[in-house]
Amino acid sequence: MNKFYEIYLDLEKAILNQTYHAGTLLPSENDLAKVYHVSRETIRKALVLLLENGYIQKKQGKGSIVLNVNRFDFPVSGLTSFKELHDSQNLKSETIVTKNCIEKISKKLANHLKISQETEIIYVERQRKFNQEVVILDKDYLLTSIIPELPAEAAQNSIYDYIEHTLGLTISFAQKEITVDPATKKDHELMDLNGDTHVVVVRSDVYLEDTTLFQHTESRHRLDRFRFVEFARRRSPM
Amino acid sequence: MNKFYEIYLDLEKAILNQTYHAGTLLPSENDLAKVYHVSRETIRKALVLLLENGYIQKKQGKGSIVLNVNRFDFPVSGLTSFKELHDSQNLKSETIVTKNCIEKISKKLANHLKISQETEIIYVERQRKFNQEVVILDKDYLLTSIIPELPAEAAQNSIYDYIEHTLGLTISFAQKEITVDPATKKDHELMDLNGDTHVVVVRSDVYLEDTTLFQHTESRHRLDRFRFVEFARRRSPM
DNA sequence: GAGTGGTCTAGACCACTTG
DNA sequence: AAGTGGTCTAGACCACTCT
Repeated sequence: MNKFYEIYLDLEKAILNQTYHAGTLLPSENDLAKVYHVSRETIRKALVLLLENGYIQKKQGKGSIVLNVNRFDFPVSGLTSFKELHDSQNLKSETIVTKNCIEKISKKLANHLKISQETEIIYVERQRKFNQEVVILDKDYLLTSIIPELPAEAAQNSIYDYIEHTLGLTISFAQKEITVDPATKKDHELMDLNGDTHVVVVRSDVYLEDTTLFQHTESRHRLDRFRFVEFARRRSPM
Repeated sequence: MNKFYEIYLDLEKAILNQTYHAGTLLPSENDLAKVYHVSRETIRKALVLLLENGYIQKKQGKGSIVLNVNRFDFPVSGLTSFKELHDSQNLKSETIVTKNCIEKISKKLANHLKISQETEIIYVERQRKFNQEVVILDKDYLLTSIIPELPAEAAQNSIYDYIEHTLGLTISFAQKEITVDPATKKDHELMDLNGDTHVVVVRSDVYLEDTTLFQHTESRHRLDRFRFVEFARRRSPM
């Protein structure tokens, strides 16, 4: 394991522990370098991680200020799937797979992804239930050239888990888009919309480590059950 | 100016230029170090920026692959304001300031921000028009302890510009939240909702460099005019 | 085996903050 | 003036990819 990542985890724990209180300063980079017996650049790499994750704020000439971290506000950002998200929240949920079949890609999607209309895909459709209500409808399109088949069990549990652990592929990055679209007939059939006329739609194009596209996802959320939280740093105009 | 940032801009330009084509490899870090007459670590800092901004994908033992950058998809992420966003898109827009006054903070907001109910704030309310229609309603709450007053001109143009350039303060980070809320009476009065029952609400708590909170923002968008795009990297579970 | 990126070091100089 | 973070260096060793 990396030194800088271990140091990051250690400092993160200390901040969550309140060993370092919000509003106070972390020990200086030189001090931390001595404590952990590493060079200052290694400490700095750990601090960059704390910075990016909203744990600290750095100020030249002063130090690293510990921020008030509100860990109830989990970021949906950064490519996390439904399953991982709600497992971490200990919410009671249920998944119903309504479709898991191989078919030819639709014209529209082929155009969007800029790939051949002859492309073969696995189409997976899943209802997500909370408190007996279907509040999310997930549609996944997987390229069979990369994922030849999807066992029922994988669809029921986590597709990402299957891809990463069973197939040994590395998911790397995604382009995401959030919009609010009019609810379709299918939305009304498969979701408990309570008369809502719209749904929040999160679309993602997901890529592997070698930059090949392997999945498109459409996650349709009932309005009152959608929430997106983000920690954002101002782009320094420089 | 930093060396690594200049190199980043140079490489960014070259990628947008298609001097480096999507799918091909950048020169190796050692080669780039020779070309720019800097150390390899400096090159690596520039490449981290390219990586974070979705321009390249790195692979150990192989190189840095240039990605297919879709620059039509501007990210709303990363703390950019209405004015900056739409100026960059060359959209015709109009801003109408409907309120700009000093008042005591509301109980609800004081609780949310965990500050005193006696806090004095500037409340600014603005309609944002596109094609003669009000599609966004912005509400800004500025702490008078940090921003004592807001000239009408600043409210009309950019509050951030006034804060950063006139007052010389440095905006640093924000906690953002996106939800879809039922439209209020005020929404119906001040926006052209065309019968919509809901609006997208983007709430932000904004902080200065020294970690003091100075602003809360509520930006209410008509459903069909809202779009959020993000380039997301998978958290390496490690 | 040669070349790539990933990590780490020990030291240097600078810009900024604070006493 | 002393201490802080910001940048940069030259070199080292490792893990990985490709041929």
